[in-house]
Amino acid sequence: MRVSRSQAEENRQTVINVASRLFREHGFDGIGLKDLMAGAGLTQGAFYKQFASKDDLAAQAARRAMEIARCRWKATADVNPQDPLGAVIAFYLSMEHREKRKDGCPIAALGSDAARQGVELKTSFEVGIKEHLKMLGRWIGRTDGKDSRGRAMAILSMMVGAVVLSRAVNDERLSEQFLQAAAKSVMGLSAGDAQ
Amino acid sequence: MRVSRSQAEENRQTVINVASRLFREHGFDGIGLKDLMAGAGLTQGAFYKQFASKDDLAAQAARRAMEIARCRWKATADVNPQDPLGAVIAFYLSMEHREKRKDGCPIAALGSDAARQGVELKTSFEVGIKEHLKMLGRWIGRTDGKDSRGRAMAILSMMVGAVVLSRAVNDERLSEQFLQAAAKSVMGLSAGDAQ
DNA sequence: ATTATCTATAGATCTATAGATAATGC
DNA sequence: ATTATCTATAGATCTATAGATAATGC
Repeated sequence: MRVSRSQAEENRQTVINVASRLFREHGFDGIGLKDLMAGAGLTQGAFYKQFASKDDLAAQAARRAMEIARCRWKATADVNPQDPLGAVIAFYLSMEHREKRKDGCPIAALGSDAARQGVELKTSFEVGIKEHLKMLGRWIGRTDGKDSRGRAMAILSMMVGAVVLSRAVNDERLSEQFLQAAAKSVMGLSAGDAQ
Repeated sequence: MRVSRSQAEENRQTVINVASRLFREHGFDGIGLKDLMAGAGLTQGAFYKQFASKDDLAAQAARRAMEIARCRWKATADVNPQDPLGAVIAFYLSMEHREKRKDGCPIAALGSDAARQGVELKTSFEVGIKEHLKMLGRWIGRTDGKDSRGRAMAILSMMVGAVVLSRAVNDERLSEQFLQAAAKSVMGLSAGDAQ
């Protein structure tokens, strides 16, 4: 029954990866340890050798999700060096992203939930959010250095809010309008012609 | 044990009001029927004479929360007819609102959760969101009629996103910066000088 | 000898239902 | 007679722990 130390570590990583997706799909309170472990091909009994509590896993899963989101932003920007922000906006504010909650931005998928969680989980979010702001700041800094951090915050807020709103309604046309309106306004904001 | 028909209806309304606040505080999955009913001074047994299911109550509670939020926006705008949007922004993007999740905007408090719920609950959100957009459209329409609906969507997205982000982090200074950055950008957007 | 995982279980809680009770409504 | 609420409970699920097992690591 016992597995090698490296296999155990691999299992641990799998649990974190699986949890980062299942939490985004069902919320922190919407899925239990049994199903989270089953997603990694393990039973619930193995959980507490790897994690201190469900909250502990939630914090680590959130950190992982934020890190993967950061990588995706970076990769998208890197293949579009002439317009990194435009490229990120193109996938972030798309209907595809709206529909793929499980693989999408953790801030949009779990932002409201995070407010109700403990310090550790909020730290995971905070670190990831600050990294996202740094990236945005760099991209808009190219056109206008003045208060680029404030603009990055406004842009990130609009992006997250638009996806949250687009997912909170049934009407798909309305969903798409939210995404398009936000995309248009973000481009305006980043161009620097809005105070 | 039985109460009058009007008393029963009053109890029903109390349950909806209590639920609209407790759901915002704990999430739809974060509080049970026993505690929801206890908040209204009743026991769990009385629940199913009044509601078809927990989802049914959630949908009605969301509708109530959205309606109250709409009233608050309208009241705030009415006492500041010279700058209705500025007045709404002043309370919405405040640290006080960030901290009072239970009595604050249901979109910010439960937006991410709504994405995981059924059609009925999303309808409650959708109706409320459309009313919020109408109000915003009227306020910014005064200065610029061109695509006021699109701008209203961008503004609502930024407002919701900023509050969600401000609640997802521990660092209160960062929280405040999100709110202030969003407030500044919204005023710019509504003034019409951003494409 | 140690330990990663398993099965089993404790104890709490969840949604929903059943049947009793006591007051209303006719 | 009807019914709003109560107590009680069914049956499922939740987090966390206990003890068994079998493979690793020394």
